[in-house]
Order: sequence, then structure tokens, then C-alpha cells
Amino acid sequence: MTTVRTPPDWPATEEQARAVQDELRGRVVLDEPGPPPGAGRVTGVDVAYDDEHDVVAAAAVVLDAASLDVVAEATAVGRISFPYVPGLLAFREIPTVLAALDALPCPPGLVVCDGYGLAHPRRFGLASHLGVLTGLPTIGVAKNPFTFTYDDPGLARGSTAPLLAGTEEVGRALRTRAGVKPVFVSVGHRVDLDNACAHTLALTPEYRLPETTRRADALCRRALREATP
DNA sequence: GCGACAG
DNA sequence: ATCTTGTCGC
Repeated sequence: MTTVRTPPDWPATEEQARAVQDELRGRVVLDEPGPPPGAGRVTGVDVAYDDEHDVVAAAAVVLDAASLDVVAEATAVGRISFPYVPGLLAFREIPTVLAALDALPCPPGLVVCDGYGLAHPRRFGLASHLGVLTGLPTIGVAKNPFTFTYDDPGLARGSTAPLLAGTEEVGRALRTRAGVKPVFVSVGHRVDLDNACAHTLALTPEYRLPETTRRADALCRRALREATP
């Protein structure tokens, strides 16, 4: 486990944070298909908080994309670097997530984030931000539709419906388990939407949420427990 | 102006 | 995100 400090140039206000998003947004790559599902490695990242002690813990868990076996994992702990503000989640999570990714003993391959990428008020959510900062292919898989709208997809696993910001498709509601609430998939960096959905399906053989985020969620909670007095 | 709002 | 017991089901 590694410890992190908030970077000295980290935005201190919401206005500064939005300006950073507006500047970095132009560096997102949307015209690559991304790695094929079921091959290579897939990494889940997630974060847990203890606002009481101002502590944040992040985890990165690398899975073999074919077997979904854990290949490597790393954690990082730090101070909370930004309050939770809808639309600015990345500034709360990224420093610690970057530290966890850096601590991995192997390349992460595709990174699956717990939240959104393109589906964001300024089209630059957590997954997009992490992708631009690392250069890695990233996608976002969220549990809630945020401010977006969608029609319920068919009940069968694999059914999808557009996730809409007005008439613009910013992601997809994807049914990963028959009859269970869908997850909300959006593109981060260097992956297209069809492929992002295909990866999400490959990562959900049994549960609604991807194995990557399930593993990372369990690990960051454990890291937080062990780091908190 | 008011409410809603990824995690 | 987090606060939180038991409970129903495989």
C-alpha cells in the first residue's frame, strides 16, 4: 500500500476544476475501437472514503480478461482532495486512483471506472479524465443514470437502450442480468461504445456489476479499514 | 430562484 | 459514498 498527497497544482475551487475539465476535454480520443473483449487484461479501480478522518483509499485490481482471475492488485491511501460535487467526482478520486495504478507490478490494460466517462455535464467524467492523464483505454460503468434519461432496455441480458442527454447519445443502459436494473456504460478514452458494452458484458457473467469493480470495491474498503484507527 | 445530481 | 438488522433464497 502506498500513500499519496494531493498534488500542489490541484484545483481548490469548483470554478478551477471546471476550467481543468474544459481544457483536458480536447485530449480525449474517441476514434479508437479499444482492445478486444476477452483478451489481455482488464483493471478495475474504485475508491472508499472516511470523511470523518478525511481519509480516502483506492484500489486497482488487474484481472485476466478471459478467466477473470485476479492477476495483480494494489492500493493507495491519502487525504480527501476535493468535496463531492456532482460533475466534479474525478477531482475527489483521481490522485489516489493514480497512485494505486502506479503501484501495480504490471500494465493494467483496459481500465474500468466506477462512474461515467463521456456521459457527463461537460462530457468529461472520471473515466475520460483518468484516460487522458494515463493514456490508457478507459470506460465508465455507473450504477445510476445521473442526470440522463433512458427507456428501459429489454429484460434479457445484453439488451441496451440509449442513455440520452436531450437527443445526444452519451452512453448506454445495459442489462447485465435478466430482469435486473441495468448499468450505465459510457466511453472514457480510446474505446468505442460498442466495445465498452461488450467488455461490460464479458465482465458480468454472474452479477450486475463488473467483476473488476466488485473486486476493486472490496479491496478499497478493506484498505480503508486497515488505514483507519 | 429551486431542485436534482456519478461516488 | 456512508449510516445500518434482519431476512429471504440459492
